[in-house]
This record gives sequence, C-alpha cells and structure tokens, in this order.
Amino acid sequence: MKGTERAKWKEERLAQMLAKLKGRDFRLTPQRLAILTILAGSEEHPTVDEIYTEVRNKFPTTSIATVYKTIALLKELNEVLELGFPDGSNRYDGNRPYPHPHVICMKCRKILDPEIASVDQLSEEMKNKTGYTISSHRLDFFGLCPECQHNS
Amino acid sequence: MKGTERAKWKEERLAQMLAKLKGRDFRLTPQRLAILTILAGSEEHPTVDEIYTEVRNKFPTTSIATVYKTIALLKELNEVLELGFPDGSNRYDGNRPYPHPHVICMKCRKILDPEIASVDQLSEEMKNKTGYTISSHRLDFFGLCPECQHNS
DNA sequence: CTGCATGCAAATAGTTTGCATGACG
DNA sequence: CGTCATGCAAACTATTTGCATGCAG
Repeated sequence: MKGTERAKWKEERLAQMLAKLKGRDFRLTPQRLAILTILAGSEEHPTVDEIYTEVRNKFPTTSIATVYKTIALLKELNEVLELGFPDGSNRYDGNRPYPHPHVICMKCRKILDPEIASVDQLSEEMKNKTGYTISSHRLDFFGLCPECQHNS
Repeated sequence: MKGTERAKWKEERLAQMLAKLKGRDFRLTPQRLAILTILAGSEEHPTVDEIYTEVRNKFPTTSIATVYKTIALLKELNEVLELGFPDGSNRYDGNRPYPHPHVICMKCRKILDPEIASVDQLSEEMKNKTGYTISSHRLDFFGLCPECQHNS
C-alpha cells in the first residue's frame, strides 16, 4: 500500500467512526475527535497511556478517564479492536477494527499485521464442531522480530 | 477419550510437572503439590481465584501469593498455558500446556478445546512473511454456546 | 542445618466509578 | 438550555513484592 493510499484510508476510517457516533446521537467533543483521529490513524497498536500522552499534546487537561470512556464507547460500536495481553498491557487498533492476525515481538513489542489466508473457514469448522455461534476470534503469533534476533 | 484414559493422562501430566520441578532442584511442598494437582487435572481452565479456593479446602492457610508464585514458576517451565482475556480475567490450563485453540462462550464463559487441523503451517507462513521467529501462538474463538443461544 | 518456599501485608498497575462542572447540539 | 461528556479523585481488581518465619532436602 502506498503512502497516499494509506493516508486516504485513515481519513476514511475516521469518517466511518464519526458516522457511527452521529448515527447514535453521541456528541463530538474536541477531545473525542482527537482520540478518534489517533486511533483511526495509528498503525502502532498504541496503549491507553500512549494515546493519553498524545492527546495531552493538544488538550493538556484531558483526563485518562476520558480516554478509557471513549475507547469503551468505540468497543461497543465495534470501531476499535482490543488486543489484550496476559501481562495486562492492552493495545488498540482503530485502523483495522475487525479481527485479524498479529505477529508480536516478545522483546521489543513490535507488532505486524500480515495478510493471511482467511481464518473464516476455521470459524466455520469450530461452529460445526462445537455448536457455538462464533462472532469473533483472535489469532496472534509470538516470537522475535529480525532485529531482536540479532541483538540477543 | 474415555474416562479412564483421561484419568491416566492427568496422572501423567502431574508426573511431568513433578519431573520438571525435580530436574531444576525446586522444592515440593504440600501446597505446591496441591496446586500442581489441580492444574494437571482441571479441564475447566480455572482462574487464580478458583485454584486458590480449591487449595484452601486442603490447606486453609494457603495465601494467594503462593498460588501466583507457583503459576509463575510453571509458566517459566512451560508446564501451564495462560489464557489471558482483555477484561483481566486470566485462566490457566495445566492439562494441555501447549498452545491450542479455544472456543469461548461470552455469556457463561464455558470453554471448549476442540481438536483442529494444525495451525503450525500458519506459523510457518507467518515466519516466512515477517522474518519473525515464532515460538508460540494463540487462537481463540468467541461466541455463544448452545445453551446460552437458547436462553437469550 | 541451610536456603528456598510460605504467608501476610503493603505496594503497584490498569481500569472503573461517582459526582460536580462544563459545553455540544 | 437540557443533557451528555469531561475531569478529578477515590474505589476496585488483579497481581507483585518485601520480609520474617517455616520446613523440605
């Protein structure tokens, strides 16, 4: 994907989020817009704290509670994907809010989002095998990125 | 799998854990043995609190710190699998400590461990695509179990 | 006996909640 | 202008840590 395409996609994501908000009569405050913009545009799967720090650049009085509340709202609207890790370090992807695989470096925490042959057939297989309805999933691989393999 | 086979497997799992401990000169206290036994035998993916409560039946003075410390130890030894959920409710599988898929009911929290066509080829694909080394993964499906589909 | 494990309490981290004040629509 | 969002602080939950005492090897 070229840089210009990516920039366009970020705008589109933001527009989608705003549409969802408007559709449900939620208010658009400056702080909210800032948080949505960060989430729509970031490809680094930021933590709450990282989002918090960045928002504070523009709105220094923003509280972390607002960040949490906004994220909770977006989760309800399915406009953000939550990546939960066992050590309690959650990260968020508002750029691609649908379930998709991740490859995570256990040393430097860098995360990639590689394209992959669909996992949907696996969902189908699970459904047939267990009788569960499947509404979402997660598929994450843990290892070491090329740089961290070298420096270890 | 028949009940007797399952019972045998649980014993074997416990033996494996004990061997790992012995191999590294860790001590075997009654509390530890109780925790290992629960983890080796449980198919319900218990939480720390559930393990804690059960251990206390036999050893009422056991502290929750001991449960955490024992689990941390087993994690290091790769003898327990940690299932981390975004809401901060971690569950543990000592019966099958290797990565494997789960199907989780979002209402009653029941978890199944269905057999599945190997995910290892996906790991390989990820490795080739990203240059990461892949040492573990997780694959979890979320939905509603048959009972909860009815009662909703 | 010697050192690692336990148990207790305090500390920490991430997140949530209550409520008075502020501002979007 | 009414209502929902914000910001602050306090509350909460899960987990970790420090340290004196206990017990396995």
